[in-house]
Amino acid sequence: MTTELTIGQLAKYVGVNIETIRYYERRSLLDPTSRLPSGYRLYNSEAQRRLRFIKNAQALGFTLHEIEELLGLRVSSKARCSDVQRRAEAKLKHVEAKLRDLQSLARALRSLLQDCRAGQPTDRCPILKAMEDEKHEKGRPVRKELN
Amino acid sequence: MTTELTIGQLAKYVGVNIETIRYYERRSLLDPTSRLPSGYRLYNSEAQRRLRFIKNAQALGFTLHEIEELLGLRVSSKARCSDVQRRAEAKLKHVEAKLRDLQSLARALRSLLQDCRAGQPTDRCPILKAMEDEKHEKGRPVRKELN
DNA sequence: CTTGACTCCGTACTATGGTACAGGGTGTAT
DNA sequence: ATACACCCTGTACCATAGTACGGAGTCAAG
Repeated sequence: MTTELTIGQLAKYVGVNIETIRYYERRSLLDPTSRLPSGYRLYNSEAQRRLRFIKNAQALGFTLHEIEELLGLRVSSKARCSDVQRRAEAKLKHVEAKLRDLQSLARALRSLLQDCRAGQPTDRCPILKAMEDEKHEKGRPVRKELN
Repeated sequence: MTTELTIGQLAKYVGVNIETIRYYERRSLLDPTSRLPSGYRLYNSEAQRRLRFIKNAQALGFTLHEIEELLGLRVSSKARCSDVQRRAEAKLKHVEAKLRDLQSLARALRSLLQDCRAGQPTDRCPILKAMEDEKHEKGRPVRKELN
């Protein structure tokens, strides 16, 4: 029983629209494992995991383009290993930055809940306080009276 | 020196397009602190932090609608506290789930780098392995021969 | 008192990530 | 052999999140 699913079964199983699967195929993100003589697409469990990965990664804020890159990361030959390594390191930095941000957001929510349970009114938005870093700064506040 | 920035200064400072700031205003996400008699928008540091928060949260996969909800969470009166609490708890669960996923993605990337540095070609994609959970499952693999 | 950079508002356009048909073929059960 | 649910390709449409643009007003400096 080598569970090969048709596109409709895969869609139902993973919880996405059939058209989305075809769309990912157009984007070269998810090819069917094989085709019946009729042209019907068939997907094995590897494809199922790949599709789930795509949906997970999306929920974490990765674009389909980035997901393509993530999925392309693998060590195929020693020759291009340094290249894979460089990209993996970049992705890891990216992911770690997201982790830090999510952690401070989680802290903010927990402290909000704390205040809430204590019946402690917090008037200025407590969520904002959590993420006061300047990481996205692109310049200095030049303040030269409009010009 | 109460650093009040014009829209262009704010845009440059935070690193977003001017039009994006006006768009957020249309979406009621970010109002100017005040206006000059001419109608020019002015933004204080609170607004700057709010804008940065929006960009951060977006990178974490929150939609503008969800960000609106996050920013709206605050304990204003004991009366509706249970409501705030409920929503904050839901958001926290959501954030914690994201954290778990990101952590397993980070683990996957680190193990990929490990293999890479060891010159160990890994043929099956280790990124995929990291996120094999069934969380997005919506049904059983019914497998009833096309019907 | 003009120039140049900035801003205003309104509307239109774009990119990404899907979704929805239309028109036709397939698979199997009855 | 006909029904019915499923699949095919192709193209059109949609929502979200911007981005660009036109025509006009504003500000400070020279």
